[in-house]
Amino acid sequence: MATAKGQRRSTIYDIATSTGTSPATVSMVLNGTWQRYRISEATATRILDAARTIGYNVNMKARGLRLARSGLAGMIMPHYRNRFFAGLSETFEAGARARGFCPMVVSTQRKPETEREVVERLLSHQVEFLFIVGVANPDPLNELCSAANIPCVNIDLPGANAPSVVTDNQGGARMLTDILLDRIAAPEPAFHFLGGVAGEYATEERIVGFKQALAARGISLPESHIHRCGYWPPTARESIEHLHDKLGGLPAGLFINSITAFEGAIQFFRTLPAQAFEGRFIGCFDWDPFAAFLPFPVTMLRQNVEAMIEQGFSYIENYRAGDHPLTKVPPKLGPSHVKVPA
Amino acid sequence: MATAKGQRRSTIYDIATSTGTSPATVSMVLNGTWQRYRISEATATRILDAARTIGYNVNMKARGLRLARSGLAGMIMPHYRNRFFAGLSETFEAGARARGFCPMVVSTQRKPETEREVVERLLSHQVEFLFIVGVANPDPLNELCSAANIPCVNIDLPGANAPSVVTDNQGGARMLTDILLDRIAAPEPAFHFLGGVAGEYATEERIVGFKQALAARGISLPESHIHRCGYWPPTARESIEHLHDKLGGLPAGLFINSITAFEGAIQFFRTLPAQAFEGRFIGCFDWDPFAAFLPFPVTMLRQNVEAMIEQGFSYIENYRAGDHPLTKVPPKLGPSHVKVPA
DNA sequence: CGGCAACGCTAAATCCATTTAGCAAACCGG
DNA sequence: CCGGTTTGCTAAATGGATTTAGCGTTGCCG
Repeated sequence: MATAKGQRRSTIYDIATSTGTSPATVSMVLNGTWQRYRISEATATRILDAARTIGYNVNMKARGLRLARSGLAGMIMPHYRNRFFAGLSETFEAGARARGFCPMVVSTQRKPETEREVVERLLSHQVEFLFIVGVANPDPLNELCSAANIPCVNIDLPGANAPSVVTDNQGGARMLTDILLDRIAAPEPAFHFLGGVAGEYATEERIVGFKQALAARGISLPESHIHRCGYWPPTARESIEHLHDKLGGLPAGLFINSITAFEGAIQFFRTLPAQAFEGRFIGCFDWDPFAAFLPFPVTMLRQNVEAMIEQGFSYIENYRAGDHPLTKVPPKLGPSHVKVPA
Repeated sequence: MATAKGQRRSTIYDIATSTGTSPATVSMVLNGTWQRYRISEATATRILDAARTIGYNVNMKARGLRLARSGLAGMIMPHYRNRFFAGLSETFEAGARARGFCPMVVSTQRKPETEREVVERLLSHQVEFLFIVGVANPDPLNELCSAANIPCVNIDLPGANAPSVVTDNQGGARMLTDILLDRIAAPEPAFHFLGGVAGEYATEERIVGFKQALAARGISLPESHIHRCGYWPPTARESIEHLHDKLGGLPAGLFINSITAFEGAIQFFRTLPAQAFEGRFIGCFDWDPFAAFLPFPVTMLRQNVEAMIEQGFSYIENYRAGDHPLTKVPPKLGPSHVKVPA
């Protein structure tokens, strides 16, 4: 095993020389197309053996250059620190590998400059398509891709300039709110919404769904019950603490807009005694295995990561420039949700 | 903006033609080396302008082929589903970008075949170095790298054939056990260790540290108190449930070997009443923001991801074939740990 | 006004794999 | 034994960027 001498990587020329054949023959044999070119089986095995003992490995740079196919599948995403994003990357990677690509996932920490830089980098490495995940304004990135003639899809946050796949935020929010409503005894309970960013697509959609579910039961919601306190845990903590002080306790129903806001809320919740949660029901539009096991009832929604990625691939595979559909994938109840006894 | 016509990506030849110069000149100008080659400023700006309006982007495949430098930095890791791994990728990516590389992180789900395949793929894309994270047996992968003449480091689990960076498992386990011991009143409390795989480096090291801390206080530990039940949550759950039934309650001190085992344990814990945790102390050799806020005292260790990655880069930068040092990075207490009042 | 240097740029080789066109030898039928 | 086919392989062009060697001009000095 090991390398030849240790300096340069071996090439098809090395194999050609060592087997007394030509680079063309070697290429055909290694690509498995040799039968079509009438290379004798003897030569083929000789070359294959040589390649194996020398530890040959194609140079994708050279191949990609020749074929104008890099074999690279690109994705950018904010970070990996929750199950939703982690699941999206892992599912994307598996899908890319299954389709013969090498996945290239890069996190950009929600910084627009980094997003731009990374997309440019990925394009210069000739990724064959790009998944853009959780980007607030994907338009400039979509623009970059179409300038480079590379198909792309937006995941999680939609854009007008590329096909997009998002969770059915309205429907999901309605479902989650209904579950909370089913559990609550009070005739017209106090309901609050926590987290998210004003004007952001997912936040506003979920608020619409939340309001719809309440309205269907004749509950109208004052604007003051909606707390778009962002995604940063400390501000979410502050926001819920403030609300608690004002109400003199937790609201009967609390809709938390993301796992990150929930992380902040938890920091406050743990300072409360157990009875503070009596008759209170909390729902979260995201899922985490630990958050699901807290000492008070939490209903969590799990976004359907697998379906979202599959839909993304399908958009890429049937790509038509100028056509920018939007798919909404319904979320599911988190695995820890226990049905209310009828 | 947008692309020229839409079909092929533009090249330095296009720019050369459109500006009435040669590809050589264009290359020099775009690389910023034109002053050294006495290109006039007028020509330079002309080319730069053309490049900007056409939306030119280097083809890293071609450049990489010529320069034998791909600009790619590779990493493989099991998955992104916990803060340790997520932190390792994000820190690696930031480090790679800061050094002018494009990071390429791929998850392999702890499957040896996938690990091998992915490493081969990354090598064929000519990554300039490779971080190998959390691989039980990195030897064949290190072998692959050295055959390709690519420097690599092992992170989290060490190997004899490449430099390695791991957490100081023994020291960390000792520290964590000491903290538990400080809190427990009973003179000779029942201590148990849960999780991990028999024979695995990190598991065995942590068990050594755990025993050392107990021995230092005169507590000797029967082998039956060590439960190497793997990392899969369901088996961990089963294991702790079984233990609870046998003891008629939780042990006074419980050392949980990983966040994954903890995830399993939690599923059982939530079925217990609050008083089941009285006088019990739990430590976990890993950190998670939600796990840190459970309704019983948990002390969590946070592995020093930043220091580990930095050390990895330093090994790569001072790479000498045949030299395989091992660095042990001390872990820190998780941010939620509250010091015992003196 | 001849000769040399400085100036501004270009031709061409190179990196490695792929693929088309085609060459030389063996073989076949008549 | 000749023309034609089949067999088995190779030469050479290609893709895009980099870089060395060098070419034609102009400017300057003596």
